[in-house]
Amino acid sequence: MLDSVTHSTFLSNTMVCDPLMSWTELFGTTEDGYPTCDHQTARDKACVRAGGINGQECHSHGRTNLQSSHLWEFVRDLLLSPEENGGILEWEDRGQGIFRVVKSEALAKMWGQRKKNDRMTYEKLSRALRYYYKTGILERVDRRLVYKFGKNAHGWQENKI
DNA sequence: CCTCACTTTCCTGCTT
DNA sequence: AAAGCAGGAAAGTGAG
Repeated sequence: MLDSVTHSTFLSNTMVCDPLMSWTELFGTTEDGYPTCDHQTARDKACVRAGGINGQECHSHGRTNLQSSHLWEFVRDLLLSPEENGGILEWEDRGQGIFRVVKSEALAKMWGQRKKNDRMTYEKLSRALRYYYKTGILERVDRRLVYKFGKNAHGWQENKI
């Protein structure tokens, strides 16, 4: 199985400036029950208006906002903010836009959280990703949990923004 | 209210 | 055997 990967992917903390809720809040106690959705605290944080994140970006890219309405943008933004993705996603080949879903369940939970849908699963999320093959947002990669941005995807390259 | 694009849900079968 | 992958089909949603 050579997990390889994850040198220090133990979500140690990395939550230096969580844009959404904290990791513990997400996984610490919620296996699948999900009493999560508090009322306001967590919700408010998740509702920070896009671009309204008062320049609180951590170091690195000035893009710490996961408010994207579309799945592929959400994935892209997560990929672009390593501080927040806690090792969920990882670039396989940054130059070619190839990335791997390291923690499928976590990704599904995050997406579900974004859409306020606690029934989200990787099975379902991946179905949505598969539809992107038709529109050129993503390209198929013959490897488990590996995807590649297609010609119609934008904003994932370091230089081009 | 309707349409459209995107997403979710469910399913059957196949592959790793 | 469990987890992914493939897509078809159909229902749900939000924007316009």
